[in-house]
Amino acid sequence: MRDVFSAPKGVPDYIPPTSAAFAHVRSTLTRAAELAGYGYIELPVFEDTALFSRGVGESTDVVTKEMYTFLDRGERSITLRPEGTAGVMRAVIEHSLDRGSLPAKLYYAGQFFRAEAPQAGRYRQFHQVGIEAIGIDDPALDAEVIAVGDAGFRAIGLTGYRLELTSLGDANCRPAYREKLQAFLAELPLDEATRQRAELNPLRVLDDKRPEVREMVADAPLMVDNLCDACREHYELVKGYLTELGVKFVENPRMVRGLDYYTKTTFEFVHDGLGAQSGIGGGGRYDGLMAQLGGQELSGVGFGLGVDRALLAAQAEGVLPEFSRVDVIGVPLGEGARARLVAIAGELRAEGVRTDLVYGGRSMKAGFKAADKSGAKLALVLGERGLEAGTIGVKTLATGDQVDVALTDVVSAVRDALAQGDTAAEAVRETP
RNA sequence: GUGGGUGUAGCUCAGUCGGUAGAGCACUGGGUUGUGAUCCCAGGUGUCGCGGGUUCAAGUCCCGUCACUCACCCCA
Repeated sequence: MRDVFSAPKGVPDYIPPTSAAFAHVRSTLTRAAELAGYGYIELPVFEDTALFSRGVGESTDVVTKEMYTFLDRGERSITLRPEGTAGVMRAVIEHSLDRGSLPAKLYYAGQFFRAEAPQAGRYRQFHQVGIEAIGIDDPALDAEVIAVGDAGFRAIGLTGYRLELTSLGDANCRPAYREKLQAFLAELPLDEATRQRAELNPLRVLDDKRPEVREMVADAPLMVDNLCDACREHYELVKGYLTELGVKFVENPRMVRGLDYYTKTTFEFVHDGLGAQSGIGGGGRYDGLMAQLGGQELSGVGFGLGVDRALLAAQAEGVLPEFSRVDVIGVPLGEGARARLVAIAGELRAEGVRTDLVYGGRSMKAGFKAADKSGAKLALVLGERGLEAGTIGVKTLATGDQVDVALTDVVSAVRDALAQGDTAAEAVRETP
């Protein structure tokens, strides 16, 4: 094998036809956000390093060992964004969106970067669609955010996932619980690494996957049993609204998120068809984040959904439609016909019909083979005879049926033929 | 960072007891000059991941190394 370049470690390429499925998944998720009134925000993929270390949390794995950080030419420390919320908060504060009508509802889509060891469903560059609702502390908004994520996954066709829900408390009740949990963990014969984690973030020990650790913490105090009255009421209301919305959930009081800013409502969408990396999306409320980044004391709630993993889940469930890249392909038989078909292709494209041609001086057989493989629904067949008679063959490739129409009527004939039958063409047309 | 697995054609892989490589798919052309999917014929491609060792001889055995992959940790 020759010495060729390959993509950086852990970075996926999406090429046809998978790329069409990827784009479909992404646009389906953003569509769910738009349906709930979220406005698009386009943000840089790199930011001041301090934005993430302060926003995401110094104690998180993301900040301590997974960030792509470098000095730019002005010796400024820059980091490729490892998540989306901190950047949205920065933009909201910078552009004073928090001074406008609230809640500010925003969605984003794009790539994120974490320098982890790659494995199934875990990439160093991955894609998320996220939404944030900022400025109003209303449990109905928590429920809305969760419902938007759920609706997005449903719209893709996914059914094999579950929504896990819990509350992490807030500045009133979490510190006391944290001490209680730390006291409990201090009594256990934990290994050194786990002991350090208990110091830094004791909650994280609760969802350790190792059986011996699970057993040790089976009787550990849980946050949900130690919520203050306000948090408890908030949590109960969120659950009530979710039921109103018809969104099914299971409570998982041991769930922990990898980012430090979460408070109160916290949730995760978990899919079983993916291997070890089973989270296809997650989020929650983050009431202290804005102030921590220098803004007002405003609350927020949001999620990040994994586009790559949602795609894997959709493939695992077999719910993706077939994507074709063209509707019509011209098959020229001879040079004069080629010139005419080039012109017709231009007309069809101008009418919004996806059109390709068979290029190169290929044999007729090769031409039809290429037409077949293009995925087009119709082939336009033109040769010397047609040019003389003023007609062109419109062939339905799936059946082999072919009719001659006047060259002057070809555009409307193609439209009529495409309009007949399948709705799959509609789904295909929405992809970028 | 820590473990396991795998590296042979574009892809999926076979390759016995060491004797300088094969199949299927895919691709291209043809099967009487105007019709594709089946069928038939023909065609091309390999630093056998890389480096070293043993041997008359290494894809095959030994050592090292790199890459990919799965899992732990963590997370989308």
